[in-house]
Amino acid sequence: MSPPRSPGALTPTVLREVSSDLRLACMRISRRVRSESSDTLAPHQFSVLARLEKGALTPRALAELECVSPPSMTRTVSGLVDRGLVDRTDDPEDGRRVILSLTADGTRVLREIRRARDEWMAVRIRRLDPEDQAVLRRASVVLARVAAE
Amino acid sequence: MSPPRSPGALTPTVLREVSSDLRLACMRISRRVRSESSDTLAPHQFSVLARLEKGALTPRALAELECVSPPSMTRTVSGLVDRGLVDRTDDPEDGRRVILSLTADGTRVLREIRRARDEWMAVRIRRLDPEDQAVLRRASVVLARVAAE
DNA sequence: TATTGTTATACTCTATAACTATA
DNA sequence: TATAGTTATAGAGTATAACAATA
Repeated sequence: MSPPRSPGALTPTVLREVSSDLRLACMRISRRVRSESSDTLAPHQFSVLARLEKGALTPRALAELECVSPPSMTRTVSGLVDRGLVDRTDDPEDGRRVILSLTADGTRVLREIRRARDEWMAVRIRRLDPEDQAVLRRASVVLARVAAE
Repeated sequence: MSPPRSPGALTPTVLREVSSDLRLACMRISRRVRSESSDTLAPHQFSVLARLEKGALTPRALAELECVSPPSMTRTVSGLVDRGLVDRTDDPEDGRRVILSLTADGTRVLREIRRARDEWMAVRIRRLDPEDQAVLRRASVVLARVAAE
């Protein structure tokens, strides 16, 4: 029995080919963006800052979100506090807890890294001819959906 | 003066939006492929195996290609040799040199990792409607070109 | 004397286990 | 007694400096 496939959908062979090409392209672009847009933060530091951007969190919550042990998070956060990118304050309602939040500098660093990364991509899309640009414009919507699932 | 832009090309505003969405989608997909396709190798190990797949290399050449110090490469290679994925033999023409190559097991591991990663992507593309699949089919060609530039 | 590869040593990020302070 | 966070310690990965063997 062959798998169900709506009329007009990719054949199994083409599906395999497209999946492989697309997967490889995403991973290569991702690697090049990271290595060529001169990030000032290590990946785990960037990731923590991005979490805090959506709202203040405790070290424990951050550790769970980032799939890392509490002691590792203590260390990562300490580095960010030392650099003035994260603020650490005691929870007034529970003396055991600590509340972590982004500083203005943290917000600025995050924005600058994103700007540089987006620029890397924009430079390359600007070089394409209008037809290819249109293809990527439509693909960006579909890929964003795939990435978010 | 505004930048040169061929007729039909994306406006600066749309270009920024598409670049940002596409860049983020690529990075998210890349991260999820790495974390959800249960790789049996660390990224630096996979990378070394993929280099050796194209042909045997010396430790020094590998270190340069991977932008890593020779002692680090010694360590990485030792781990792969211990796992039976890489073969280390003396160069018969130059007693100082060592020649590293993939074993049959190394080839098999590499192929299995790629298969699992491609499958992650294929599962998600299969779920899309035919129109979105067609968009990604065309985009895969353009993105592969961008990634390879 | 220059080059290849490895060993010695140190720094970072990760982890688990033990400890302190608070609920 | 349970929980939040940190400190103690150890295991990978990275690096630079020093060393052995060969050209």
